[in-house]
Amino acid sequence: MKELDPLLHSQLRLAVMSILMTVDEADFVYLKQQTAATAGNLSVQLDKLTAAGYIEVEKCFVGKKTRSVCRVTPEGCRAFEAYVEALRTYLHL
Amino acid sequence: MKELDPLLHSQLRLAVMSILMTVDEADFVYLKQQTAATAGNLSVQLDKLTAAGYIEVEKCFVGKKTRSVCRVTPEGCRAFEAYVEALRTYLHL
DNA sequence: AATACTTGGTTTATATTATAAACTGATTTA
DNA sequence: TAAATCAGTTTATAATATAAACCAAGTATT
Repeated sequence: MKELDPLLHSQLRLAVMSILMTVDEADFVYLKQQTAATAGNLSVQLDKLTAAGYIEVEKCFVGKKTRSVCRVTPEGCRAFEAYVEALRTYLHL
Repeated sequence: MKELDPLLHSQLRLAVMSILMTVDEADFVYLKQQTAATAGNLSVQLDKLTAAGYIEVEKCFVGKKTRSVCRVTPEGCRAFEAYVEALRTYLHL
């Protein structure tokens, strides 16, 4: 049976990717409130997605506050779509 | 965000449930070959699904060999459908 | 101006999970 | 009768997810 990409088969990472697929960019705070994740968990999962090359995170300042803006990379986009396809075969959808 | 039932959000358990949803009964050997899982892993995951009440396993003899036949329970069926629905909202399908 | 509190995170420790390896007990085959 | 094989189970380990604790900078409070 075809593997489900383990990087995406994780509740929080999937939620994040799914948001980023529809939105073209989103910051840490937004992702945190949308997913209701803790900051620590979100931070870790964003790191993993970044390490995999599925997203990129740009840290900038807005006024005097830091802001981490995330967007999905082309590779992440492909991976997401492949994951959804694989899931379909698992679920017979 | 709505939770993805962690009992189903597991590659192997999901594959098993998905097979059982379409087939009304399947034995250990069949599930093993369809999923390409190791026997140990399959055994553990069947236990968890059983403990959750999502499947039931009947052990019988066929000739002199043991046979474990699995089928999904009504509760398991409901859980599976709820999971699929939850996933749809994650993936915006 | 010192103190406490919030914001936007990161690090680290822990609990849970998945998985394979090792094992068991019965059966067939050489 | 010894060696494979079958149908699983148990157990040890590796990987994962998650929250708690922490940090640095800014903001409000007394």
